[in-house]
Amino acid sequence: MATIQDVAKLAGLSRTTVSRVINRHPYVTEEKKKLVTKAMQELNYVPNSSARRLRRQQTETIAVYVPRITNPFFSHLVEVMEKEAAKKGYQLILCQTQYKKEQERNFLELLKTKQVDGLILTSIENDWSQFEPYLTFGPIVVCNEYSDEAQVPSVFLNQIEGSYLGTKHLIDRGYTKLGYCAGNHKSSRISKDRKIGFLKALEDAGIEMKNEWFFNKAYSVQDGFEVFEAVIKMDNPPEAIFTGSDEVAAGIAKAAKDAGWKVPEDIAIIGFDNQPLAELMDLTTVEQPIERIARHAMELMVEAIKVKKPLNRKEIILPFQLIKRSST
Amino acid sequence: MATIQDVAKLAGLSRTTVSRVINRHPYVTEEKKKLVTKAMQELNYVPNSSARRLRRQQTETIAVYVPRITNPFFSHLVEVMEKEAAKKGYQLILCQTQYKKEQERNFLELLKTKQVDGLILTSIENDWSQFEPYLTFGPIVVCNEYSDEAQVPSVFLNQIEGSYLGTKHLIDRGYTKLGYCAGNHKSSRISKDRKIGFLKALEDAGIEMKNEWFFNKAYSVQDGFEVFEAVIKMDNPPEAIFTGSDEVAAGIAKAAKDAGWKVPEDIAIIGFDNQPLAELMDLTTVEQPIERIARHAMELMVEAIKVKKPLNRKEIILPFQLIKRSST
DNA sequence: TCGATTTATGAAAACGATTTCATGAATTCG
DNA sequence: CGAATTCATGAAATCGTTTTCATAAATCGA
Repeated sequence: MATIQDVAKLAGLSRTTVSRVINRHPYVTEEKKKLVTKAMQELNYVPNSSARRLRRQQTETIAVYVPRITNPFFSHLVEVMEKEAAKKGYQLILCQTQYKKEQERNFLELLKTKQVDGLILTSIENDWSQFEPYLTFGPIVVCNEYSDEAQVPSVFLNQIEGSYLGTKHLIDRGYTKLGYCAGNHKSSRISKDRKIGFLKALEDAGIEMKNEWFFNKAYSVQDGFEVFEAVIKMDNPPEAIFTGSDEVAAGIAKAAKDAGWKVPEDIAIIGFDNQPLAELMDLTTVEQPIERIARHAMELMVEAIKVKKPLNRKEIILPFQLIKRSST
Repeated sequence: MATIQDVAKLAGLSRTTVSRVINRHPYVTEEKKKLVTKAMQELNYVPNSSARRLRRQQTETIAVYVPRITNPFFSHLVEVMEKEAAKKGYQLILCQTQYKKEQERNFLELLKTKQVDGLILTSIENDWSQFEPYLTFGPIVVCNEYSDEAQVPSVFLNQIEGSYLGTKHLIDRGYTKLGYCAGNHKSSRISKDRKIGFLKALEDAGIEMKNEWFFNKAYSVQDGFEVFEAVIKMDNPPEAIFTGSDEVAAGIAKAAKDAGWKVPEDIAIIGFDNQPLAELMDLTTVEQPIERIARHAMELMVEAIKVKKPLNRKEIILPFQLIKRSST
């Protein structure tokens, strides 16, 4: 491999001048610039990025945390982020936390060991106090998920509004017996807020909720099947179900249809996210503006890297949109 | 940030010894080892990875090329690869080629500039001759896609067999008027082979194919809708359709059902991949063993990096499996 | 017991760039 | 026209490790 030294020698100039040409610094005559360019081509030279990283103390790389990339919500988010990053000259390192605290903490070393310039979190497993100390090593931007303590920019949606919007829609359609599938695990703020919004919509309409209409830990299509299994056994089943994800909604819808139930006549279902699968299954759903979230988050990150210090807390709240289809 | 020098000073030892402790070299007394460990903790020291990369001439990072991460086939592949890579101490850089030759070529610089130790290609846009010269910079492993010229290890499936398997199944079910949706774009070997397998199955059964039953450029659910639009207008429509992806199959199935057709009575459909959506839509499909592909490819890559020279051409061919559901 | 290994440590070179500093030539300005 | 800028270039320091080489002490073997 040719080094900058080789180029300098061939061009009959110093490393400094070659470096100047590479980095488009001023104060290099056209003549020498040509000499350098020619030498670079001749030697098939490319700057070694490890050396450059070391000297510059930056990596042009950003780590993106997702629980699992196969979740279409997150893969869409990552798709857009990678595109934006590439445009701005950054690369993405993919970190799958697998919904595990320890995994998430392990990846934090990337920032500490200067392998990346910053971290974008799309989900949060640990308490914010775990992240806090790492802010001295580089910027962190949160998106989708949010945390009250996090002193960093966050791009997210008001999930209370989102679930309120969806629930209100069910109520407006005349349903009064409403089931609820809680999506997220444990203590996620998202799932808490969604529940708040759901209950608020009920309260505003003066509707009561039965405990047995409440389902926990429903993420997947499979979980949707199981929810329906439970529903079908009830003496007094809900007329409509609010779900935290299109997968669950799709699972319920499919199981219902397989059992000979009609959607929405026998049971109405509303999803969340507006994934491709929602269109396929004709699901009414609450859409999250994934592209905007991803773009905003990436812009904030690149800005933070440029100014070379962590950005302050800042909330960017984007709106939901209700997509009406035939499942409600 | 503390450096190795600081640790050395605090421990009253040389950088060398500290480095030895970090890298678990032999010939360090327990006593000094403790001193070093203590100093490292006290200073909250972590080795700077840029420096280490420069000196070691390796990055512990692998680039994975996919067309788009939102394609469930590829996101599944990447999910498994990331997990395997993390286990072995490697990180993944995600490269989305967007099905574009130029994008793909751009990412090649990662290898040349020593930003990654190797490349795993899951799809190939350019001719192999474009990749060939980069082999001097590091190993390349191909999976899913394949190329006859590529002098590198490849993990793939015999797509001729795959489509033969699916088509044969349709024939065995008694269908004789078979439509075909070509998935991949342009000159992909995969799509060529799939077609060969399809035609071979017809030939072996002595069945004729009509030109109008042949559909090009069908990748998405939307494309599936359009295929059905065309089918419904035909005087002599096919009885069954072979598709190159579950998305297309799902699109056709949905459009057919929406139009009041029965699946499989009015039209049978077979998908490809066995994505979650195939189960949801009850699609018979040809399953590709994604996890095995991903794991094999990653193992080959890590091995190639370890031995520090490109591996020879080598074909690892994995088997398909037919998943029977109610769409055929 | 004496030479040959093995063990333990540190000084300095190397990895390949960028950046600071110094210096001289060319240009501008009052 | 002389002083102050601006332009153009290179030598050397620097980024933070790992690795080579040298050296000395401890252990081994016959």
